[in-house]
Amino acid sequence: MTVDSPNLENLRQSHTLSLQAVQVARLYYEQGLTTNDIALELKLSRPKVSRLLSHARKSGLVEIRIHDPEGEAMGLEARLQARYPFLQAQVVSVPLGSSESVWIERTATAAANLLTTLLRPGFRVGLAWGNTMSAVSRVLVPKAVADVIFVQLNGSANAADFVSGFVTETILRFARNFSAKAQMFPVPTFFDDPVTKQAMWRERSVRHVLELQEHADILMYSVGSHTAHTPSHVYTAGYLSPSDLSVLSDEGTVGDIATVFFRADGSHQGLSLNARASGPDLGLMQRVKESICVVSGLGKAAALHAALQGQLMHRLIVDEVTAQAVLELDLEGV
Amino acid sequence: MTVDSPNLENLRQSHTLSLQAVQVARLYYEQGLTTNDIALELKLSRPKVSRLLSHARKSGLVEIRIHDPEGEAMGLEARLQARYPFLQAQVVSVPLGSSESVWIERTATAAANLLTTLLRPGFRVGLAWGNTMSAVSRVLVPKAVADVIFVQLNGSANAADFVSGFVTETILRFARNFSAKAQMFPVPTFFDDPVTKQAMWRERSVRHVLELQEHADILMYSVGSHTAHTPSHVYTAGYLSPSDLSVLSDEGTVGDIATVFFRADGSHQGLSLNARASGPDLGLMQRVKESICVVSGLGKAAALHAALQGQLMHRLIVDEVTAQAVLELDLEGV
DNA sequence: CAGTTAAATGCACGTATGTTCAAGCCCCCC
DNA sequence: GGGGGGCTTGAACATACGTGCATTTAACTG
Repeated sequence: MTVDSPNLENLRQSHTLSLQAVQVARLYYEQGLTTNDIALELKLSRPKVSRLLSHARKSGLVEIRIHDPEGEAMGLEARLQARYPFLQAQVVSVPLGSSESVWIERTATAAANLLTTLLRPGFRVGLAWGNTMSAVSRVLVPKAVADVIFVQLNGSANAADFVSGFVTETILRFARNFSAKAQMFPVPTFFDDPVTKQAMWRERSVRHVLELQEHADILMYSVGSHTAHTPSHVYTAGYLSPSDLSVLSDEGTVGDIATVFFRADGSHQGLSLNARASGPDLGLMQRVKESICVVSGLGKAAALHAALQGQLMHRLIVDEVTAQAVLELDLEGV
Repeated sequence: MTVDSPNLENLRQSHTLSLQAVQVARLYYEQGLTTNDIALELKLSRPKVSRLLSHARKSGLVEIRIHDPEGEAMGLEARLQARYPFLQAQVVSVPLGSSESVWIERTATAAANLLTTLLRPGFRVGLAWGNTMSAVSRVLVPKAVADVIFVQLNGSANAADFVSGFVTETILRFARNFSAKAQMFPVPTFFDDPVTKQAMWRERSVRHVLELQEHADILMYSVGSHTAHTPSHVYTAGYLSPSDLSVLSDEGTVGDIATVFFRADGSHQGLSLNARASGPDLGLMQRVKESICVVSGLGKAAALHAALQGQLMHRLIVDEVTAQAVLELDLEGV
């Protein structure tokens, strides 16, 4: 690919665009001028100033972060944290009578924001994949952070991803957004034979990925559930045979994180399918410094409740309605 | 000091005020809703939402940062953290060609915001004193936090303070700002005789203060330097005799924290004056959970660089220009 | 060089936002 | 219990902001 002069020209222009945008943003946010004043000062039209401002916000030139006094929380947050003392919860409110797709959108936005806040140079971030993570990837606001690696937590090497690029695209969006590297995990989501998995796990290339996962600074994932309104990919994409699914029921699984299953009490040891799953041991979620669980949708309430019993996260981002449902499950259970 | 009911009431209200403000700010800045939508969703009047938003901005609950591709602030932050992995740095950008007093003002504002964010009910906060801390005290935004104690880190019982009230006033401003208590430290900044210090350190009243310092949840301080443009109080207020000052030079000290001196490599053991100083052992800065060092001004670069070698802080708030200077010192040193 | 397309510009409009002001409320003190 | 001061509240106003649209400008193509 050669760089011809028009492209160079575009590049220069996009630079001056950003420069102008920064200049305008400074005058607007730091000096507190109105768009009109700025237009006069820089001899631009007022609409142009307005457009530069939106550009600055959308492209991450201005970053707006909200410092939550993490001590006292309101309502649902407080109740969640009282019930699960290890947990740092953020409950996102949703409009009355809105659809679950709106909930996901809002929850994803909150999650994207939290990740941007927590991310520091040199961090390794483990990512699961699925509908929720995909939603998060689509609402990220660009910001360059040095030496970050995003590493895929569980395999996706199978037809479903290769046709749609669903998984690959999700993780690449994260990486691109932060000018970071992406480490894919090119193994099957589930192995047919646990022995093959063990063999693969001895391979250098795989061990490299596992190493990155083990030393991750942040993990981000959702919980999966077969009862979700929009069922998790893992249940719909044909990864599992009908007999697998019946085994899941028999063994009392209520959900999964990164395609590793757990029971209603949050335990995951001894579940037969996990020996064939490509996701990490769920103890990892406790070992790492930050593990962010993003959950939205009433159908996921039971799975989330189970994950909470198992302390499978440090932080939780959940929509109001689902949070309510989880707390009610708590009352029933006791 | 008794706590009467109106104070308690104010406390509760200021809490819910901030909590609501955060909630509103989230919906406004993260989710991009209009003030009207927010008013409907939270059942508030629209003007109230608007007021909550301004409150959130003024009180530093929302922080708006501008990532200037030209301006160094972001890059400097990354470089500082790469060079000093233990450090969490915040570099505040300053307008081109502005004076050092503007740098201090901005840096102090960032420090005040950080303190507000980190402060939780029940915390003990150790405070040094000096020009920088005074600047921070003047830009605090009021917020009531329950059961907080501010404790003075090093003595100030001498003529200079009693006339001007400089030190007392600084610490009282912190305390008043958060509806907290202030624990003064009524001993000389420097003892003439180390034996007197040791004797005083056995006194119950002094031990109480030392106890509070040792179990502080947060420390905040700057670094002092005799080369600073606005020299630190300790060097100008006549605390030290000319012979003391020459001893400082001979022993290779380059700066101080809370009137405890350290060398260019960050070490502080064995410096003769420290045996007479009222400030805490600098190991305390590492032992506590949070220690915030606030530095602004080119003259302090050398002292800050030394303090960084000794890992004498967990967090650093520094202006762009000084940060630049510190990193350059690094290059020279190698 | 003219034709076509795409992007950028500024006007004008409708909406969003901040602020003023009068009324209401609570607390305190007389 | 009856005012009075301080603070909070929401209606109404004035200003600021974002965006569709028609027009110009620029760029690429045949």
